[in-house]
Amino acid sequence: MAKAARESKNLTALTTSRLRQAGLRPTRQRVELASLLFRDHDRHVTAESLHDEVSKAGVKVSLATVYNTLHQFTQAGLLRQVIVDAARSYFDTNTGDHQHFFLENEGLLIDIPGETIAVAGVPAPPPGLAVERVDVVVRVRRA
Amino acid sequence: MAKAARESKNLTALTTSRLRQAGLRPTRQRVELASLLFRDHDRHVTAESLHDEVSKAGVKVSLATVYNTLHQFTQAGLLRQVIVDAARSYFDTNTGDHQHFFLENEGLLIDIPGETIAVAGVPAPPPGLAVERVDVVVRVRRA
DNA sequence: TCACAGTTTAGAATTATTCTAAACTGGTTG
DNA sequence: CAACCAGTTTAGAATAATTCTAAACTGTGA
Repeated sequence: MAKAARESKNLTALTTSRLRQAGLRPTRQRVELASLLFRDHDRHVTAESLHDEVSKAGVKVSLATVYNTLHQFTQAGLLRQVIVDAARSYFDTNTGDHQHFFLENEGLLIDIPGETIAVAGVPAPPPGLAVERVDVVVRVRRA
Repeated sequence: MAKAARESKNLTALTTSRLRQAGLRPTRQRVELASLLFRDHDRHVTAESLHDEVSKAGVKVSLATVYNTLHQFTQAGLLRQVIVDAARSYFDTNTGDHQHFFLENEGLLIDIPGETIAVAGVPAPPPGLAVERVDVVVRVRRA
C-alpha cells in the first residue's frame, strides 16, 4: 500500500473513532468533513467555505448536511461557534479557552491564545444568571 | 399649551438640532425614531423591535426606513452596532466605551460600564492592521 | 412658491439558514 | 449474510433578516 493511502486510511480510522466517542455515527459525510476540519487545530470555517472545500476535494456533500454537521459537531463539543459577523456564522476547531482577532475587511479570524489576554473586573451577573463564557473580539482593519 | 405638549415640542426641537449637527436632514421619520431612541442613554434595539415600538406609538414608518435610519445613525456615530446574536443585529444608544452582558435565552443586552472591565495583554495586531475596537461579551444564561 | 437633492416606501429580491419528506445507510439481529 | 430500522442525507421548498429598486414624497434654499 502506498504511503499516502496508508495515511489516509489511518486518518479515516482515527476520525471514525473520534466521532464514535462523541456519540455520532461515523457516516461517510461526517468522516469526510471531520477529516478536513480536524486536520489542523485552528481552523475557522463557514458553512459555505467548508462546503466549497469539500466539494473541490471531489466529495459530494449537500450544503444542508454541512449545516447539520457543523451544528452537531458544535453540540458534541468538537467545534465552537464564533459570532463576529452579522452576515454569517463561523465555526472554530479550537474549542479551548482563547480569543480572536477579526479582520473586518477580509472576514478572517485569527486565534489569540487564552493565556495571552486577561479580562479583569467582570461584574457578577444579575441574580439567577450564570456566566457561560466571556468572549473577546479584537476588531482590526487594514490601516 | 399643556405641559406634555410643551415637553414634546422641546424634545422635537432638541432632536432636530441633534440630527442637523450629525449632518442628517431632520425628516419626520428620523425625528420620531431619534426621539424614541435617545430618550434613554442605554437602549438596545433591533430593527424589528424599534419598528414595533414606533408603530405601537401610532407612527407610520416603514421597516425599510428603520433599517436605513439605524445604519445612518450608526455611521453618524449616534448609535453603535452590537454583534452578539447570529440571528439579528442590535443597536446600542450608548456609543461610549463599554461592554455587554448578553442573556442568550431572552436575547437581552445589558451594559457594563467601560471602567468596570479591563482587558490586558491584547497582542499587537498582524502588520498592516490597526485595532479598531475590543469587544467583550459576557454570555450568561438562567441558571 | 418652486425646484431638486435627499428620503421614504411598498414590495420584490437577496442571502444565510432551516425545514420537509422521501431516499439511503450503518449497525444490529436473527 | 439478509433484512430491518433508527438515524442520516438530500434536493428543493420555506423562512427570516436584511437590502434593493423605482416611484412617490418632502425639507430646504433661492
